[in-house]
Amino acid sequence: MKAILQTESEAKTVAMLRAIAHPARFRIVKLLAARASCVCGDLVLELPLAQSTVSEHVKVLKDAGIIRGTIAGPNTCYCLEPAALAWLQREFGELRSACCRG
Amino acid sequence: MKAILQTESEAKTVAMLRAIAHPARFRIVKLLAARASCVCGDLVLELPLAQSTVSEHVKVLKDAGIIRGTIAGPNTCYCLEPAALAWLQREFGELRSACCRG
DNA sequence: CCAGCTCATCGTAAAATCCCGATGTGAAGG
DNA sequence: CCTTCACATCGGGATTTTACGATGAGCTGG
Repeated sequence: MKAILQTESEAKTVAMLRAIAHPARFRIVKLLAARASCVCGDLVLELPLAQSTVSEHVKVLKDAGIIRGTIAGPNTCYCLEPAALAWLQREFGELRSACCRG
Repeated sequence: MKAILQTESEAKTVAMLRAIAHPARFRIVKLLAARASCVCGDLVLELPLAQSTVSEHVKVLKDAGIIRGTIAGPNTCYCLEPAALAWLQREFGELRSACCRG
C-alpha cells in the first residue's frame, strides 16, 4: 500500500475503520455492544475461529482504540470504547452533511 | 479470510466499511464531500497514484454503494451517495448507544 | 511447586489487496 | 474515418492480511 499524506485525524479514522471493517471483528464489536456484560473468552465460543485467531482480532481492535481490555484474574474482559464509536459516528455525520448536488 | 455467517445488514455494513477503510479511498470520499462540484479525473491530480489505480479505487467505492458515477460526455462524474453515509452513521450510533458498564 | 486454565505471541502457509504499465473502449472534434 | 482525450480493464508482481497449530506467559487452586 502506497503511502498517502494524511492528517493525524485522517490516519486515526482510517485505522479505526480498517480495524472494524472485517466480518469477524465487526461481529466482535456487535457482540460487545449486545451483551450486558463485557465478554472475554466467550468470543471464541461465539465465533467459528481458533482461539489464537480471535485473540489477534481482539488485539487489532484494541490497538485501534475500538475496545478496551482489563485483566480480571485469569481472564481478560473486553468492552467497547465509547469515545471511538462516537468519533466515527461524528466523522460520518460530517461527511454526510456535505453532499452532492447531482 | 474465513467466512463468517452474516446477516445481510452486517454484510452490507462491512462491505461499505472495507471500501472506505483505505487511505486513498477515504481521501476520495473526503474530496467528494469537500468539493462544491462532483469531481472526476481531478481525483487523479489530487492523489499521488496512477490513473488506473485511482480508477480501481473509485470502482471499489462505487461497488460498495458509497459513491455514484454518472457519465458526462467524455468524463465520468462522481458524487457521494448520501444514503450510504447516513446508514453508516446510524450503524455507529446504534453501537454507541449500547455500551460497556466498566 | 505443579497442574490447569485463559489468553497472548510466534512461525508460516494461503489468500487477498494494492499498485502499476499496457491495453481496451467510447465519446468528441477535425 | 482517424486522432485524441477520459476513463476502465487486464496481467502480474510486491506486500499485507488472515488463519492456524504450537508454544509462551501469567494467574489460581491444590
